[in-house]
Amino acid sequence: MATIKDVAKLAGVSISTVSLALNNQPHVRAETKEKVLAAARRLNYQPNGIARDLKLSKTETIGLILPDLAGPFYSELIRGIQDFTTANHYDVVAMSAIGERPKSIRYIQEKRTDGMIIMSQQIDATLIRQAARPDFPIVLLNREVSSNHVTSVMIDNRKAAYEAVQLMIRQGYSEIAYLGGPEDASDNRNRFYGYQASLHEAGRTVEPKWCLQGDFTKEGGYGAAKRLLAEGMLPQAIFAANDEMAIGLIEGLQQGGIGIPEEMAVVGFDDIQLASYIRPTLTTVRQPMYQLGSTAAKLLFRLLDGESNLDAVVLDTHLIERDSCPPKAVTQS
Amino acid sequence: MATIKDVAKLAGVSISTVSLALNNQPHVRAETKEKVLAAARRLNYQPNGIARDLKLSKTETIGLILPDLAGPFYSELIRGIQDFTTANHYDVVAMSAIGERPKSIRYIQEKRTDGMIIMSQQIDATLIRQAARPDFPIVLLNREVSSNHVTSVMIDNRKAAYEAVQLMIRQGYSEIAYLGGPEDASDNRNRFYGYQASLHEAGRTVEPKWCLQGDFTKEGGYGAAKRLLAEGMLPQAIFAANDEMAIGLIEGLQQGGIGIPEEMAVVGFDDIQLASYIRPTLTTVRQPMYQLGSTAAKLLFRLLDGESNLDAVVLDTHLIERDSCPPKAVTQS
DNA sequence: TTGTAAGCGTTATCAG
DNA sequence: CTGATAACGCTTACAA
Repeated sequence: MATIKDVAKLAGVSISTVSLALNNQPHVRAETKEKVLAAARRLNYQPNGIARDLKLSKTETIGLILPDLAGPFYSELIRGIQDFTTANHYDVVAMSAIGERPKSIRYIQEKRTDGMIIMSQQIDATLIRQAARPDFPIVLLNREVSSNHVTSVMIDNRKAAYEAVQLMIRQGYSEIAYLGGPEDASDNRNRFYGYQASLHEAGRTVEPKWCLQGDFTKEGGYGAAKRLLAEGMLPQAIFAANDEMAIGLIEGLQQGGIGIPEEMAVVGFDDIQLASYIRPTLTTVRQPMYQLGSTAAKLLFRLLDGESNLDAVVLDTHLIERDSCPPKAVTQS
Repeated sequence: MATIKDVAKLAGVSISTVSLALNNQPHVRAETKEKVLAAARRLNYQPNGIARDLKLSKTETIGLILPDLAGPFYSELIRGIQDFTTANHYDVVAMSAIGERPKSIRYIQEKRTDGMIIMSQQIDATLIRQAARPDFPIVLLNREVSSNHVTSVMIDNRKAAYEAVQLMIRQGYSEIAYLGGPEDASDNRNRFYGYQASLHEAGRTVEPKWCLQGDFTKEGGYGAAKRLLAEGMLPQAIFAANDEMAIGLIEGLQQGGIGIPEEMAVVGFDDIQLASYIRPTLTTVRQPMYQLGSTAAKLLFRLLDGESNLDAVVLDTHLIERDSCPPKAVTQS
């Protein structure tokens, strides 16, 4: 591969002149510049970005770590980030945090980007705290880690869940179950607290038998449905901590001959694309994904500009009422 | 940020010793190593990946360029790539090729990764040819560019479309329309050729009025439906060049009061997740996404190992029959 | 076993 | 306006 040296040699000038010419610095004679450009073209010269990054100690790219790098769920998020970063002449590279010890942590440890936006509970908080510095700020999505150069943008999971369950109560359901994600996921925990608060406010209590365990996957929801069916005891409604589980749950229940929503209402969380396609269409909580992304990018640039100790930003969610949680029909049971 | 120099100073050794110790090279006295490790820990030292990459002229990461970085469509593809690269201790970073002059081209020009897998028609062929070198091979997905260090993995779009339309004919439909993507997309072109071949074989001809123009988006399909409705002339069946358009089309038609599939059959292409959720469920062509990814990764590593002039690999597709293209009911029109 | 020094490909400072 | 030269942070012969 041709380097700046080769170009200099071919053009018969020094490498510094080549650098000046190629970077459109003033003070280069037009004639010289032309000579350099010609040489570069002839050699198919491409500057080595890595060397450049090392010299300048900046990459003009920001990293994005997602749990999975797939799913329409992230589409808007990425767009929100990209719209903002592109305007600042920055690139975005995405990597996923799948696997036991995600390889993506290499990227957060070794400063291969100028900063990071992380949406993943997998990555260790200590690691994040260690990696974050003035010249390598980190913005967390739906998660908090205290450090000067880390900030977060979140949705109010508790409030969102509270409102969702409130709707279920208002529609006339009693026996409302909670289908949760992994115990240690903070999203899950906060959604559970919201569920709990809503029940308490209505003078009810959380019953262990109505606390179902899932794992944020469709399969998890499906499994929960099967267990419910096997036990033969059904609640009147279920609030699932995410749409994927809600969908698996609905499919499992329907296969078991349970009519949704007549025999059981379901509410989800996230408003993924499928939510409006599954039958019945899913009542769910919409996260402002685009805004989540753009806010994160905005905060990251402020951090990059030297600000620190930024407060976390909390975004509002929006309850989307569809067909899976209609007013409860009065039946003569 | 602490550098290797700082660690050396604190540990009271030379920087080369630090490097040796940190990289678990033999020939370092245990005691010295301990001293170095302690110093590194105290300084919260993180090696600078960029400097390392520059020195070693390799990054152990491969880049992936996708049209959009979103959509469940790519989920399996990415997994296919990742499973393979992870086994080789490589990382994957993804970037999207959206926008007029995608910023991601910077990554392909400046050798910031050891190679690239590109799924995008947006990126200029000349650029690809210029960038590809023995130490920066490129694998193209569903696209071909002739160069020693570029190869492709593709599906046989023509054959897949041919088979899909053959099914439609077999089910008894005559008047079969084609809803295409952008004219210049080679996928689209080849799918059209397959459509054409299938019709010809059945002794029919392609009629201009049944060649609908879309753009691979749901909105495009929706628009086509509206135009069809406005004209008042409907074909018996439509083969859409991708699922998104097919779905938009179905929604548009249904809104116009047309029963699918009774009044019009539809077949799509891709088998995205939604295809099995939309009503009616969509008959479509499944691309072997995982295999597409893993094959691409495999080829890339062979290229990286010094092989060249690799033949393109063509993968088989699979027709998924669902409800949107049943045998045509005999009606007394 | 450890240190010295060269070099990866740039950019930037400073003379000339 | 152009050319030496140092430096970015690291790895690795080679020397000690």
